Amino acid sequence: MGRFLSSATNRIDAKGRVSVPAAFRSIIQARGYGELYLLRSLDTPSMDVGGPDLLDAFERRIAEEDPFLQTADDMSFLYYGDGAFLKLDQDGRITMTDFIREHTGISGEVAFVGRGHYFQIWEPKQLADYAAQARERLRQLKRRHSGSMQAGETE
Amino acid sequence: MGRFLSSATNRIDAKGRVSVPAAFRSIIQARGYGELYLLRSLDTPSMDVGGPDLLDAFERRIAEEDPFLQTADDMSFLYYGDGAFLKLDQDGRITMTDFIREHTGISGEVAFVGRGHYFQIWEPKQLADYAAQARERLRQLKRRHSGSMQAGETE
DNA sequence: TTGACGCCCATATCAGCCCATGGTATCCCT
DNA sequence: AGGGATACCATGGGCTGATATGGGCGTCAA
Repeated sequence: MGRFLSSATNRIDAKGRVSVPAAFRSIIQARGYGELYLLRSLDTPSMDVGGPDLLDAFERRIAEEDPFLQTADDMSFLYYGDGAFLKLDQDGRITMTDFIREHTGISGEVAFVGRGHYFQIWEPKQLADYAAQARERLRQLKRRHSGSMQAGETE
Repeated sequence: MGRFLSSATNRIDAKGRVSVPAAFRSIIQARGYGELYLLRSLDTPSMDVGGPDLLDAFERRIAEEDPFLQTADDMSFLYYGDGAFLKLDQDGRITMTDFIREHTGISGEVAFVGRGHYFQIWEPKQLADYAAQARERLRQLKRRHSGSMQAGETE
């Protein structure tokens, strides 16, 4: 089954709309997602967007937490409280609400990033920064494993 | 099964296209790759290009990690977000997107380098520099091991 | 009334499809 | 072995449909 993969940044028009990349749209359709769920990412200034299975994933994650700790309650609160439905207009665009803008810092352009079974929405510069950090972390990790792992030698 | 071997440098045309070397194309076809998976290399200014099995390998690798830890998240972030699908046009060419150019510095010409079950894309000059460094590293290593290296292991 | 939103249409750019050309290596025939 | 024909390959360019983006207009609700 097709995965959300690759990234692209599109421009917001005067009415606050952005085109969802065509590649993503076709995956949305192929997976039969009638409507999309949009959530604040828990630890980055981005939004997670996906189908119903995105909810399942978050519930699994919450279940991992000890139900007697505050964390689980916080997660569930944020998750369900801040979630929203998202619908594409008939040209495949979505509207950037204030809710999205506040959490992400998005103003003029939107970066879409595939994450496999879901995708994310970022402010382009924040994305670049975060990507650089993530790359650095993996590079460190690789070095710690004595540099034996090359791209394509993953097994 | 055929391996990606040897290297070649081709020119980018006015529309941003480059021919994938015929030798590589025939391997792509022999392996039945409908589309290619392309990833920004972690520590060199190059792209890794392989078939869907390359992506499968990455997914297996991600699955080994604890899904709630940072490492797993970083991996999926880079393998999906820093990757893209690539398809050959029917003349066996690919388009050099900004996504590729930014990471590699490619502008006018592209160097293709076979790496066994995948191949790489480089800016020719960067490749030359990197190759020189790699040779130097091997030479050092050889000296340290006092001549235990056999002919043909250098390039 | 005013502003947000959905629906529709216009357009420029780009990616993909098809065909043409020139160069080079290979094969074949004499 | 010479020489020409042939096949393959990298490259260039025209054309067309898809995609991202911009804008008009009516509707509904505050």
